[in-house]
Amino acid sequence: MPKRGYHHGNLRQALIDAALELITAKGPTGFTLSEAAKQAGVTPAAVYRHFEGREDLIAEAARQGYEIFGDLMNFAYESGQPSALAAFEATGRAYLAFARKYPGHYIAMFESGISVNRNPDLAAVATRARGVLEKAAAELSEHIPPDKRPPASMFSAHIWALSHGVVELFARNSPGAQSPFPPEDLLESGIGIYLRGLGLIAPDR
Amino acid sequence: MPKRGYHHGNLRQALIDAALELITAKGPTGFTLSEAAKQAGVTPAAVYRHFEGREDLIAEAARQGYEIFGDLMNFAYESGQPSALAAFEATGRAYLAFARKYPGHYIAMFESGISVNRNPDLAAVATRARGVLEKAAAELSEHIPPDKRPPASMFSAHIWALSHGVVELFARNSPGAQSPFPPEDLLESGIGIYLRGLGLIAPDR
DNA sequence: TGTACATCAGTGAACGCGCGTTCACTGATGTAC
DNA sequence: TGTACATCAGTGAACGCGCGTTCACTGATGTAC
Repeated sequence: MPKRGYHHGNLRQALIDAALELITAKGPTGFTLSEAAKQAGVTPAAVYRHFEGREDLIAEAARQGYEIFGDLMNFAYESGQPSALAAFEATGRAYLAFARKYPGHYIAMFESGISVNRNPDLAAVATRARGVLEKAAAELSEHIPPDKRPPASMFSAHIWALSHGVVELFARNSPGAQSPFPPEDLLESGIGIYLRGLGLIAPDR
Repeated sequence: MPKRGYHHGNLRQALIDAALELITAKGPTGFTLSEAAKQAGVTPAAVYRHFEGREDLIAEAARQGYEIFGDLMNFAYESGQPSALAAFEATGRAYLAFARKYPGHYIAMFESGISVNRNPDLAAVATRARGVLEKAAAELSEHIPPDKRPPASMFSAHIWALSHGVVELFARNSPGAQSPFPPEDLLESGIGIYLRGLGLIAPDR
């Protein structure tokens, strides 16, 4: 235990964990500072020793989310190397895996309405995460003849959008419509068709 | 004016319109029943003459959204006929156009957390909208040899997810990261590459 | 080791606020004769 | 056309609630000597 606090132990992180749990259970709307404090066994006022307020607490949860997300993407990327194709496909899978495994973080990052630019730390860690996918896209696009190569950032934006859409529409129970297919298969096949469209995998299998 | 009410004229619709404006301006979280009532020039209690409560008002806004959405998709579909390809591409564009033109409806439908199954009317109108895209996908997939044809519903799910992702990530100011490309171009090019991957448009232009 | 003092994490009470919802009411509109 | 009555959309006051935030405080922990 690195840094034992005075009374609680590590209230700061306990509050973040409580917030993540509540966000997961009730959505970004249902989360309240008071309830997070209560769950951490502490008075609401105590929160203000560690955070500026409600928004700041959510932002920190998102920041930690981007950090995990970036690590995961990076790990996936490296696991696919030296094949640019395998690396790229792995990052796509990592996106969905992250959304599934860390729903609280995911919601704090993408559905809570907090801006990635609200503080420099958050912006930096978000940029880093995005950078992994962009790097993977850039390397993969080297395999496309330059004259018919789309910008790598467009390429990665397509995959990001597809992944995000699959998560929002089919990997969460939100719209009540359950997925016609497992989200993992949906994303995998979608990326496959897309890459075939770019001429990066054989048109016929 | 079809159905003049007693005092207000048409309070029911005025409340929905106020709700849509507020949702557009402040997100689904920021919307309150009281404020919608105030904006319609009426006491909060008056809302209960027309709706069961806050959620019911949002659900009705979403229902009207699905209706407009379905009409728009259908119109786009028909404008592309008899070419299955043109019809399909037009529905993709219509998705984004709807999100842009009716942001309040879009948010009520996809970001407010209300379930599409909360009442049968809502479920019906949502199914109808989804059906248009699925029909367009099914017709288009007839042009793929049966042995390598993916299920049409998977096909339409891909496009739905891509469209939704583009809207959420790049067509709204939410994550603070503005789009590297116009969302319309992003979606258009993404769909183009995807269709090429299915062998539906020429691999070389 | 023991004592005096400084630090500061968490308390508990209080605040003002706006929320969604309820209720008995009132008064404008519509209808029957 | 005029009158008596029924309907019912909207009022206004009230409710209990939990929210985020503030403040002076207390008491456990850490530090100097």
